[in-house]
Amino acid sequence: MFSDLLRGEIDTVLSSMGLSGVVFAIEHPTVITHGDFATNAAMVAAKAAGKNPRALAEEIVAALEAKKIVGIRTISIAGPGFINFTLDDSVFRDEVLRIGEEGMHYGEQHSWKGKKILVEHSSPNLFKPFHIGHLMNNAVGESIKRLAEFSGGSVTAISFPSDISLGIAKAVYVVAHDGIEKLHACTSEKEKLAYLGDCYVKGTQLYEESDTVKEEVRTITETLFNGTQGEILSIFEECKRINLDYFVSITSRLGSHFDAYIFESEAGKVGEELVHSHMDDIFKKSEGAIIYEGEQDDLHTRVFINKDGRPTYEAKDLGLLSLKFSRYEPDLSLFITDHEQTSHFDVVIAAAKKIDPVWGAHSVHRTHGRMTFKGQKMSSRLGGVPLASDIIDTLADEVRERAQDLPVEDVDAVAIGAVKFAILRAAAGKNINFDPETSLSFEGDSGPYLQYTAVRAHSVLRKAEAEGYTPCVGDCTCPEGEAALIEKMLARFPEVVRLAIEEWAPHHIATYLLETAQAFNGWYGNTKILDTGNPSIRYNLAVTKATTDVITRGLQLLGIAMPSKM
RNA sequence: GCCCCUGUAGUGAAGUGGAUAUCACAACGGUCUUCGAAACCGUUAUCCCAGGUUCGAGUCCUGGCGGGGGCACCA
Repeated sequence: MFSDLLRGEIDTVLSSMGLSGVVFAIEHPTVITHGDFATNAAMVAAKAAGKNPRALAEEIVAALEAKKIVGIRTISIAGPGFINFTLDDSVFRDEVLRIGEEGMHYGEQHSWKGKKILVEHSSPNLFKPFHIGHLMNNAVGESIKRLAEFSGGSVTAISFPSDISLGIAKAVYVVAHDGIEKLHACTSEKEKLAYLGDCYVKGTQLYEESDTVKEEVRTITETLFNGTQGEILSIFEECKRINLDYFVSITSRLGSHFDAYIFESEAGKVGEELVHSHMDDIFKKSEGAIIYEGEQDDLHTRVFINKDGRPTYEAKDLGLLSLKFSRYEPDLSLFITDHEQTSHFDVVIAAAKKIDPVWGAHSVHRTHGRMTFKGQKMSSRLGGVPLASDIIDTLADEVRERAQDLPVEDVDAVAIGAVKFAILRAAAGKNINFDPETSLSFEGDSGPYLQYTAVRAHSVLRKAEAEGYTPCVGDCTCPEGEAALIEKMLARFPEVVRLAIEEWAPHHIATYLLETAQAFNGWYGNTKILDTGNPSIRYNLAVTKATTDVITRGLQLLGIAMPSKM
């Protein structure tokens, strides 16, 4: 990356002036006429040097100019002491050609090369419908997983399905009470899922209303936790199977694949044992329960084993952590949940560190916000929460209206691209106000906008090829004038990817892709690419090709597929 | 009450301590007999308040005010 080269050169110059260890920035000026790169090095170092920033800047510039760095056209000083660099157009043009050569590999990083990365995301409650909240987790999680792969790491994706809880026992109670025949009478998978969803809601209601139900649910909970063979367990297993199959099908429709599952039931057992084996040093009894006193870490107390002797979510997550590290020995363990669980995990990690410091040191928690609906927080227990499949289907209908006769996979690519992009374009961790009218747009800052840009560019390339013109490789006749914004934007892809990986923040990619698509569309608007009289026609095709490559790769990193047409 | 997150055009969002704060939607006005108008070009409008640190603050610190979340046996 040119910015790294520049950083190295500036560093050397500063050191030679006796100013080593200066932390300076290299950035793209907001106004492109200022140059391609700018540094604040002179301003930052001014104090230590005992000089005024502009005077120091002049010395630095003189030293840099003496080096005659290849690729730099002009160096200038501006404002309070910025040093601006304008690059030779050839730098950008070489980069465009490099993209042509590297294609989907362009921008690949090596920061985690040779390291094992474990990513856990999209963990469902197997007895609750897969709703819009899961969609958010999946969008963020899948993108982080792909960023991890692009960082050079060897990645394992897992999910942590919840298959044991009081809520599940309530649902099983209703299924058993209705009779398993009712489930079997459902003719389609969809019907079965809807029925099981209803059971979950109904179970919660009945449990609140009646003491006898409470008693029966209690027995069922016992059975499930102990794994006692019998009718209840087989009903449970069947329901779990149906829900898990659905989870696999919906997440694969969304573009996710999981290498393995760790179920809450197994994590619960492991966690329970861990807590019991660290009773005196880490955990303690209190009011019949077993707790971890988070106050010692400036956190708060959490219950790990409840007074019935069963592991709570805390112990389950502790067990999960233990299983993750014993099975996969990751150098980095990323997990994604919604942000309401932040303080829960702070406590779990604090306790886990005392068992094994590596568990804490190698774990990174990334969060996403909640979907709010007209300002109201959505809860699946209250019903009325949009299901993931409903949202996708509604959008798919709209896609079909805009473009008839699209293959199913293209319809899905656009519909799912719209939802995922709406989620990923904002920094994760903040709530997203979901307004069906505007949130899932096909225009403006949207997934389909990016897809459209690439598809249209691709269509130009096809037409050019039919007329015997292909993007040039290596030996090119480049245009006379200055490099266009699009050419400059393309070259930024690697640094954006690096930032996204450093922060595990997909939205940097999203923002960049929008800017790049805008730059391309602006260029497209006033450039006749297929101008056979233009000597640089094949270079212009290379720019077009590089744009489709970068957008396609960027969308892939966001977990969004590219339709063949739209 | 304590702790964490958060406050940027009418709306939804970007913005590694830097120069003239960016993008979209909405509104208004243009551009398809021409490589795909899900596009392009143009106009209007913004950093919650008060202190502080700094050569420089939307960004860091302190204190308010508003929003969200967490705080003992749900996940």
